[in-house]
Amino acid sequence: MRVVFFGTPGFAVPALDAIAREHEIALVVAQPDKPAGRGMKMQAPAVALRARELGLPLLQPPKIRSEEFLAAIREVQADAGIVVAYGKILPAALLEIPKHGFLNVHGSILPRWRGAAPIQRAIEAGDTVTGVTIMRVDEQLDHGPMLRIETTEIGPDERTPQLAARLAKIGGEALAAVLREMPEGIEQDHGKATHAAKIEKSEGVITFDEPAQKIYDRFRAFDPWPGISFRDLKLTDLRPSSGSAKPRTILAIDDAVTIACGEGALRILEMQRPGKPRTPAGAVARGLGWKAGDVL
RNA sequence: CGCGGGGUGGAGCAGUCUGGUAGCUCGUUGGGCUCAUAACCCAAAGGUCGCAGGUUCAAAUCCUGUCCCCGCAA
Repeated sequence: MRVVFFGTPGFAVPALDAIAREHEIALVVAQPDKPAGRGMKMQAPAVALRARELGLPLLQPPKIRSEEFLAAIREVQADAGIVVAYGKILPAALLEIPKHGFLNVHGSILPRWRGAAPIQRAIEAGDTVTGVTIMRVDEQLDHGPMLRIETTEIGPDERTPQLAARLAKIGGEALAAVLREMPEGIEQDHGKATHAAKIEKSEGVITFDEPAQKIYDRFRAFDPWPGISFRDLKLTDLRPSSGSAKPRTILAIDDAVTIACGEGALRILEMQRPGKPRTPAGAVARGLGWKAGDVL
C-alpha cells in the first residue's frame, strides 16, 4: 500500500517505523521546525528527523489549507493517509484525497478520552486500563469508526512518558495490522464519549488539601510537563505514604518530607526551588526552616 | 543577542536593596549522656562568598566583563 504519513512528535515515530517496514511511504508530513529549548534554537520535530534517517520524502508545510499543499498531496497518489499526533486538524478537502481515506492512532480506548491529552487524562483519572484505537478520521474530533482496539494496563506507579512510549509501540503495530487487513469499522458509542482536554499549566498547582492518591495520580499524569508544584516549589518526585493529620501538616523530615493530605499522606522525595536544580526534599525543607509538626 | 531565576564551608538556605572582621539547619569529627539509638547535650574542623577587573579607608554586598547551572517558552 502506498501511504502518506502525517505526524510530528516522538509518539508518532513507532507508527512511522511500523508502516515503513511493510508499505511504501510516499510522503511524510510534519509540522515545521520551531524554536525550542533554552536559547530558542530551531529544532526539527521527531518525525521529521526519523523521516530523514529513513530517507523518506518530507514536507513541513506552515499551512495545510493552501491549494498548493493539497495539490502536492494529490500528486502523491496515496492509497491511504495516516495521521498520528500531527498537531493540527486536517481539513475535509485533504481527508478525501487518498483512496481509502485517513486512519488515526489515538492513545485511548474510544470513545473515552477523545481529544488532545488522552494519555495524561487517563492516568490523572486513576484509570487502570487504557489502550489505543485505530480509527477512520472523519470531520469531527476522534469521532470516526473504530477498526481495531488494543488494551494495556496502567501500572499503579506508571507515568506519562512510560505509558506513552508503550502505547506508541502498540499503536504502531496495530496500525500495521489494520493496513494489512483493512477490517470493517464499527461505530463508536457516541453517548459514552468523554473529552480529554489539553493540559493547562495551572492544573499542576496543588495545596495538599486533596487526597494523596489524587495528587499522586496527577503527578504521574503531568510528568514531565507541567509537573506539579506547591507555592514556588516544584515537586519533582514523590510517592504515596501513610499517615494522617490535618492537611498540609509536615509529618516527618528525613531525606524526604512527608506531608499530610486531605486523605493519607505524600512522601516528597525531591523538589526544586526557582532557579535551582532538583534537590532531595529533606535538604530543601531544612534550608527553608521547616519543622516536623509545622502546618504549611 | 527570546524572557527570567541562581552560583556563599560536604548538602540545603540566609545575608546583597541601606558596604564595615561570614550566619542558620543538616551532615562530618571528637567527647558526654543512655541498656541502647539515626535521639539528646557539649565541643571542634571545614568557606579565596563562580572567575576577572573596577570604585572605596573598607566589597559576599556597588559597577563592568566573563564562565557555569536552572525555569519558562509545550
